[in-house]
Amino acid sequence: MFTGVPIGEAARRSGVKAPTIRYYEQIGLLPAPSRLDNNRRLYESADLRRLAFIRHSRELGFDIDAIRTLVSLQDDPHQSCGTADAIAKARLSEVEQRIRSLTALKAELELMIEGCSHGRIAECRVIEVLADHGKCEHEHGSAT
Amino acid sequence: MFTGVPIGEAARRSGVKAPTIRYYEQIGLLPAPSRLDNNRRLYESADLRRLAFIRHSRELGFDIDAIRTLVSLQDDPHQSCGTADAIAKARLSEVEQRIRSLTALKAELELMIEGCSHGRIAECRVIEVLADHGKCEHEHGSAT
DNA sequence: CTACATCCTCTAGCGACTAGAGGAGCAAGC
DNA sequence: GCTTGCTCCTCTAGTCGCTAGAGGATGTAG
Repeated sequence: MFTGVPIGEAARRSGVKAPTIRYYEQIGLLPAPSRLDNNRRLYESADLRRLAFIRHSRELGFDIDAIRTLVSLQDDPHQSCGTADAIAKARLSEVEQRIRSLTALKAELELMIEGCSHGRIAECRVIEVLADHGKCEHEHGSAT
Repeated sequence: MFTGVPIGEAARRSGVKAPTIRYYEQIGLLPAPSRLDNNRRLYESADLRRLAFIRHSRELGFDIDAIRTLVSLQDDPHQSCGTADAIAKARLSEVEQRIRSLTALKAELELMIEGCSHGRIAECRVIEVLADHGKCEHEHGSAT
């Protein structure tokens, strides 16, 4: 029978670091697990499943608020799929938007770098383009 | 003759918000401009040019540290282009990496959403995939 | 008995801003 | 002169999702 694991082992199994697990507990994303007599946390398999769920959601870039909703949905299997679907779709369009803007960025950076004649700063295309937005083709949105 | 503009006008012209301009001054990215008798900042055209440079650099996703280096290069036109080139290339490969990982993410989100039969949570593909990483094809790196 | 690992709590820091409090100064209209 | 409304000033604290570190208790192996 499964009796639970301490936080370090939970971290190893889930791929979420121990301080992060405590942080999730603190913000109420992960329910507080039971404790041993010595005050140490003891994670049962349900906790580990939720942790895996959270981790995968974070990897897909859902923010904590979205994950809060998603886990609460998971806990209530009779509800309609609509909300989960909507959250996923919203995330997808964020990602698509990000890809579009990064692709434009990439093109611009490439132009900058190609144009660089590896001479002095005075005639450096990189610096020149940075100084004068007019010298690049596109508008750009938020970066990163 | 050009006598300078107050911060609000500088914000309008550069597209950088006034509090952000003050912030750049505070962290030493933008030199402190002269002040009027009433203690208000007065931006000359050189300040505005630097501000535009910073803004464009931020739009391209360079971090503050990189921009610090880039502006100092701009101030010294005899230096070699190498450093600027290297910074731009590093940024380019970051962007490329980001695009790759976001593209993988997009594929995974699409699979999730496609598979959703719009029924109950109990048989929702979205929730199911989140709960079990094994159900998706790829590894994923850092999200966002 | 002594290392050493693991755990605990608590606070502060990251990057790049953004928001808000609380107040001063100035122009225009009455 | 007085009020309204705009811009400006400084300062502090909050955002997000952690991460790092201090300082201490407990557990295990040799």
